[in-house]
Parts: sequence; C-alpha cells; structure tokens
Amino acid sequence: MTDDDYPNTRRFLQGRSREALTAREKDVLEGLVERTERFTGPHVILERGTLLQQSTMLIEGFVARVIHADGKRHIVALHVPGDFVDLHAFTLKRLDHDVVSIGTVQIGYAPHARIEEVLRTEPNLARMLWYSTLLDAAMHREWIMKLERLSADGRVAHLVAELWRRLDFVDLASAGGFPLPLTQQELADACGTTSVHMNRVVRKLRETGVVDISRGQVTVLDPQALWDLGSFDPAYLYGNGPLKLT
Amino acid sequence: MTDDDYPNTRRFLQGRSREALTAREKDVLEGLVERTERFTGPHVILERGTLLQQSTMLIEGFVARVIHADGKRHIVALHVPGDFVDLHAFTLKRLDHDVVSIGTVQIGYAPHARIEEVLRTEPNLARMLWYSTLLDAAMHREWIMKLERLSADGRVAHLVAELWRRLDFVDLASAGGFPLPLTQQELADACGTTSVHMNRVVRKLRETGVVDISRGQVTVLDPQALWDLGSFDPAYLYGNGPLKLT
DNA sequence: CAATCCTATTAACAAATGTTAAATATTCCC
DNA sequence: GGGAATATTTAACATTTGTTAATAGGATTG
Repeated sequence: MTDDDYPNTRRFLQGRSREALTAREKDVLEGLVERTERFTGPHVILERGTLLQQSTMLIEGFVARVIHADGKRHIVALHVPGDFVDLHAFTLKRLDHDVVSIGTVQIGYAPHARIEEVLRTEPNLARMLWYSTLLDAAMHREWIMKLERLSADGRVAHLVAELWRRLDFVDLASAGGFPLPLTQQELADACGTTSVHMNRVVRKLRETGVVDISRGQVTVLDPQALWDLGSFDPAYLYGNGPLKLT
Repeated sequence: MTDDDYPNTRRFLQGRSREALTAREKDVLEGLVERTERFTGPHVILERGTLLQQSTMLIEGFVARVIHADGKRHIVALHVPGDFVDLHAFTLKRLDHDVVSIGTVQIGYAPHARIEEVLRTEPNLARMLWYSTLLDAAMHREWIMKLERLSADGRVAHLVAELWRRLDFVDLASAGGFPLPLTQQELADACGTTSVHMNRVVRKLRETGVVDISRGQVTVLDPQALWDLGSFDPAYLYGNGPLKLT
C-alpha cells in the first residue's frame, strides 16, 4: 500500500498530520473524488454566488481565490496541490469569491453527498476536514499580518517563503526554488500593490541577491535573507518539521 | 422558553442561522460553557503557543486576535458578543496568536472534553460549530481584500461598517451607531497604519460627515457614504437579512 | 487638587507607493 | 519564422503614508 494508491488525495495534509489518518480513512478520502478535470490557461473554476453541490480538491498546479471589485482583481489566497480548495462550500453553500486556475491544473470533484456521508460515519476524517479549513484560516490571518505590517518587498518575500514551505510539504519544492506561473500583475494582486511597483520590487530582490522570480520560476538565492525580509515564521503553517527540500 | 434561558450562548450565530438549532441543541450549546469570567481593562485571555484544554465564548464586550512582531502589535481579527473566539484551539491545540480583551469583557469557557462529546453525539450542532469557524475565515478573506485594495480611510470605513453590521446581528447596534472602546492606536493596529495617520483619517471622516469616532463611541453620520468609502458589501457575513437597527 | 499617565492632535519632513504613459521583451499561435 | 498578444521594464510626477517630535487634552490616582 503506497501513496500511489491515492492518486487524487495523497497530498491532502501531507507534511501536516496526514499520519493521523488510517489506511481505511485514506481510502474513504480518495473515494470522495468522483471525477477529475484538467484545465490549461486561466479558467474560472468556481464563480461567486453559485449554489455548489461539490467541493474541489486541487491535485496539480495552482489556483487562486479572487475577489473582484470595480475592475480590479484581488487575490486573497493561493492554493497548492493537496489543498481542499473549497471545502467551505460544503457548509456555506455559496462562496463569496471566485476560484480561478493559474497555469495548468488538475482538480478533483467531491460531491457534497459523499462528504455528508463521511461526516456521519467517519468522525476522525471529518475532524481532519475541519482541521484543513482551520489551516486555511490560520494562513488568512498570517496574510492579514503580512499586509498590515510589511512593505511591498517584505510581502513578496513572505509570499515566496510561504509557498516554498507549503510546496515542500508536498514534495514539490527543491533547495533551489520552485516553479510558479504567476505574472507580476498577479503577484501584485496577491500583495496589494500595483504591477509597476511589483516590477520595482522584483528587480530589487533579484539585484540584492535574495530571490529571482522570472519566467515562471522562483529561484531562492539567499534563504535566510528571504525569511528575514518577510519576517517569516512558519509556525502558523502547523507543519511537522523543518524544510525537507527533496 | 426564551433567549434568556441561554445567558451565555444566546448570541451564538444570532442573525446568521441560529434558527437551524433546535431547542435541545441550544441547551447542549449552553451546557458547553462551564464557567464565566469577567475582565476590566486590557487582559491577555489566551497566549500564543499555550496548550489549550478549553475554548472561549465571548459573552460581552470585544476581544482582538493579536500577532506581535518586533515591538509592534497587529490586530488580525476582532470579535463581538456571540463569537466562539478560539474554537480553532479545539483542533489546532495551540494558537499562533494572542487573544486580548478590549474594554470590559465577559467570557465563557468551554472545556474541550465537552466539545468532543458534542462532536460525537450532536452532528448538527457540530456542523454549526464548523460553520462558525468558516464565517471567521470568510471575514479574514474580506480583511485581506480590504488591506490589499483600500487606502487608510477606506479601511476604517470598512471596519466600522463591518462592526456595525455584526453588532446589529446580535442586537447591540442602533441606527446612530455603537460603542467601540478602541483607541486610535488600536484602530491603526487593525488597519495596518500608524496612530498618526489614523488620527488624520479619523479627523477627515468626522469633518466630511461620514462617521464620528470618539470617546469610545462610533456615530454613523452618513451610512451610504460609509459603505461607499469602505466598498462594503455584507454578503461575506452570510447574514439573514438587512440591518435591523433595533 | 496636583501629579501622572495615556490618548489625541499637529507639524515638518522623508520615504514608499500610485498613476499614467510609453518602450521593450517574451510568449503564443498560425 | 512572423505576427499578435501578453508581460516586463522604465520614466516622470502625484499622492499617500511613515517618522519623529513636540504639545495639548482627558482621565485617573494619591
């Protein structure tokens, strides 16, 4: 019984507390995903206000939670493979924001009826589902702190540091960095600044030897400088241990 | 059987979906609170990193979630009566931030053992507990949007508009405004700016006839201007209806 | 009542960021 | 490979916000 037995859900809570799941629970979890779908290029996966009957597991690639306001787009969260993106929808029924794909993604759909069944019959797994939404909330709070406290370069550094760690949890990061198909405009949307200013910041981070973000690839040049600049303390991610960097 | 039968929990999800609770479930909920405590003046209710065996229901007053960083204090969330402040702790065990009282507060303590019991025996109530943490997350996302998008005056307007609505849910707001024992420094901490700049903003809002914030009292002078300035759309609060303003 | 402390206010200046517009580079598609 | 679309880069200038410091106002306490 290896991880390959769970092609759609093997990264769920990986690096966090996936060990707390029994093999049977992992089977049940995998069984939540009814079908998968693949998108290339920008695609609106979920639209604000739609009545939802299924939730979305991100299997591969990146998606963003987006709030639109008078022509501007604001990224309020980013998700990496293994994230149960809109488990919220199971309880909230309607989302107050859009979910869009970034680059090429593969997602799995979990019908709410199956989740309902899990809640009734699998208390421990249900707890883990709740737990994963609490991790999202903890990340939201850290983003609030980041936006309240840090200037633009710090915000970018924090974002990069967070993604590096989260991708490391699911074995998708390396010591050198990670792929990130975000444009400078999208980075700006996630950091609360403009694309012009983001360009200044990206250049500065590159020139000062902290991190190079270009051509869809993040290259971490000086990890300690990155963490310092972003005041990055990964405690809020509730991970199991230090960077693995496979 | 009136609301007075639930002195400690009658405001939980009031204005949201408290109707989804049966009388028996309300009893069980009330029974979660083992004891209550009252604090006057600033008091650290929960400290970051402490291993928690109980969660906190806010019965009266305001509390803030606070992240400290190199001498600065950042308010990442505010809670009003009826909020189950750190239900997170039930699953996360340790918080990544502090919880502090603002003004005079009364809080109730719900031992985790009792919550555990509810999860096992009251699936519908358990769902509501989960729901309430998802509402927190939705508010976090709105704060992220607010910080990414709005300048300082918009942030203050948004904060005031949100609190007005949330207090209205629990019958603690009036058409004229509401009491809010936050100093300008604390307002600044919640809006990601400095006390000096907050003073400029508060003055401007007062002079332009939008809202008056002084002596622990918020007086809404022009609701529509307030909502416009803060780009306030209450959809994310998942409330039952429009402002009641009792 | 005086002394003290916390909060609010104002000023002058520095730094960061927004805005608009244009030029250049890169990617994508046929 | 060529052309179109998209993304990045740069410049000049306007605006917002931060910083530091000093003063005034209000509340609390002995």
